[in-house]
Amino acid sequence: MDEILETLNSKQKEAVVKTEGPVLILAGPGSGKTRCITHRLAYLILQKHVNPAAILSITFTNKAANEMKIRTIKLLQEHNLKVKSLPWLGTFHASCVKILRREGKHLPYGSDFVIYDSKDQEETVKKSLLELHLDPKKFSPTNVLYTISSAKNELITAKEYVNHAHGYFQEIVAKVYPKYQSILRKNKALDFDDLIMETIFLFQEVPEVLHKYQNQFQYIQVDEYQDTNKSQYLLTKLLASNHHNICVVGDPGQGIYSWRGADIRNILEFEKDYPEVKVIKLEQNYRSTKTIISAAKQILEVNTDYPSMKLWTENFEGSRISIYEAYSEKDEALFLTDTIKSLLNYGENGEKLFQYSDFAVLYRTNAQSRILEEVLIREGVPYKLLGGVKFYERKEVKDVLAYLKFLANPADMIAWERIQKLGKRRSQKFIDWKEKSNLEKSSSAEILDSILKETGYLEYINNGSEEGISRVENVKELRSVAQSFDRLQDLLENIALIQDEVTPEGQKTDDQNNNSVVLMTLHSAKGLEFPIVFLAGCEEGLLPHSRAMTDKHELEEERRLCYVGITRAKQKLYMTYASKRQIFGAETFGAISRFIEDIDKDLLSWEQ
DNA sequence: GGTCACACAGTTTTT
DNA sequence: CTGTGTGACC
Repeated sequence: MDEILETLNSKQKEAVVKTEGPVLILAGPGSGKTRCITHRLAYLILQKHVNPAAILSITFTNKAANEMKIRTIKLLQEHNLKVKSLPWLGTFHASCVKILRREGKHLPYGSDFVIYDSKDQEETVKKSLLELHLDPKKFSPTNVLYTISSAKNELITAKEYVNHAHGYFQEIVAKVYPKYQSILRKNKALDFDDLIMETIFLFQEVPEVLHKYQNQFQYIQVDEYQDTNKSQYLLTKLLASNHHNICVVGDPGQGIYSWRGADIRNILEFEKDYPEVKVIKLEQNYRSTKTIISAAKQILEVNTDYPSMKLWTENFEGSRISIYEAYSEKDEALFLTDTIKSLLNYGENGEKLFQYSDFAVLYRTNAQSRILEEVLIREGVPYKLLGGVKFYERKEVKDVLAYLKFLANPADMIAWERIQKLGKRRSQKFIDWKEKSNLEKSSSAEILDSILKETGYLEYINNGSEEGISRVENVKELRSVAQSFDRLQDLLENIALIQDEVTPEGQKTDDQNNNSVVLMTLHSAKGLEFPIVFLAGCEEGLLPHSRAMTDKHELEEERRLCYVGITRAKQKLYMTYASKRQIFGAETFGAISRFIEDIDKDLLSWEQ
């Protein structure tokens, strides 16, 4: 039975078998964290005979949740256990929605609420401003929303906010927040922050509900704990307050989300909350070369906010980190394209060593991807762009979703207003159709088809231009998503919470999908690894970003971001910077990033 | 009701 | 530079 522990190192084993009481796993990059958590789940079920339904395992992204699900199932199967059920495995938001929907009878808005995404939220803020006769140009909805969201993350309600408001802007927000909240409720909508906040309030106001879930979840696991905000922290604390079987995993050195409310103190002070805590440090790295680990540590060790981990590895020394000073951003793109091509053809001994999918290009801002794409296309290098403008945020997708959302929830005035903006005649046709059709019997794809047909929406967006054609493509893509969800409600819930990666250009061939260079921001690279990594734009002003250079804590976060980027690389790391770069159309000159200068010179080799 | 031109903003991003 | 959104004008 102990064979489940066989493939683990001693620290990992310790973390797996310590199932009772609070555990804090500090896991450096590449230290086998996911492996550790999935084994722990399997160990609980196989060895401790814990009912899977009694385990709550929380991750930050759906991607992580999925991966964990797959790996856990595989592990259980390997040990010949047929699983009747799996642990609750999902994001904070998905878990809270599940609870709220179940407990609808305790909620004033019931179980059938809709979930507003950030665009919907912004619309709602704008509407609130207008109703209060405030000018959205003076008080940017983005900023107001950001302030409200921060308040919600701190569990400050609309009523209380006025007592926390400092300064003119926040006093304005103190007026908008209650309005915003009342519009949400009128529309039977919750925003993302509400999902967590409302669950906590439910727990606090209806103790028997809290007790129910405290009893159900005998074991709680939270991943990426350094990225939790106050409400998420409180939620787990409430659930674990009886049995204290809470295992949190994280790495303060990889905290890169403070700008959206993550509070690194949650992990740093975990020991204060649970004095009996067992702390386990996973510091052996299995991913990268000694050179890469040394460089990463040297960059991170400059930080003083809290102690860094003592990462080490038994891996090879590896080659030096290549630094390239480009003349311009175009030159930078050419350099890395050429490098990819040359490594593709000849390894060091002349044989073909790498394929496209072994390379990743990481950068600080999405805007940097444009020139990279341009050059990669021209040079015929297949690439996959992760992130960028989100599929579900595109105008045409939001439009079609507005029709669907309004059908599912006629109280949703934000959706209705969006529909009206698409033309009076079109909305009238839509309403007429809605009256006479039987929606109960139709699948979501059928409903979508009818709407497109009745309103002539496709003709409306397709003006024959390249733009128009790609918009039609996107709507078709949405239709193919709809096909996998028969019930309209299921489709909408999935879109609101999961927001799976959808490739707007439609189905790509397997070859393109699986064998391409990957382009993404440093933020979205967390958790991934690649044999060869290019860190582009290592310039003062970009990495660290100019907006973060004046504040010590923000600067430390930039450093962690750089650390995250470097530790994605398994074999070889390139760091490039451009002495001249176009930013917002203007030519700017940037100096080499201080992060490169923090690395020992004997770990670096300068290209050309 | 729809189109076109101008203004304007513009880290990071998950849910 | 470039995508988005608003408002004036047909």
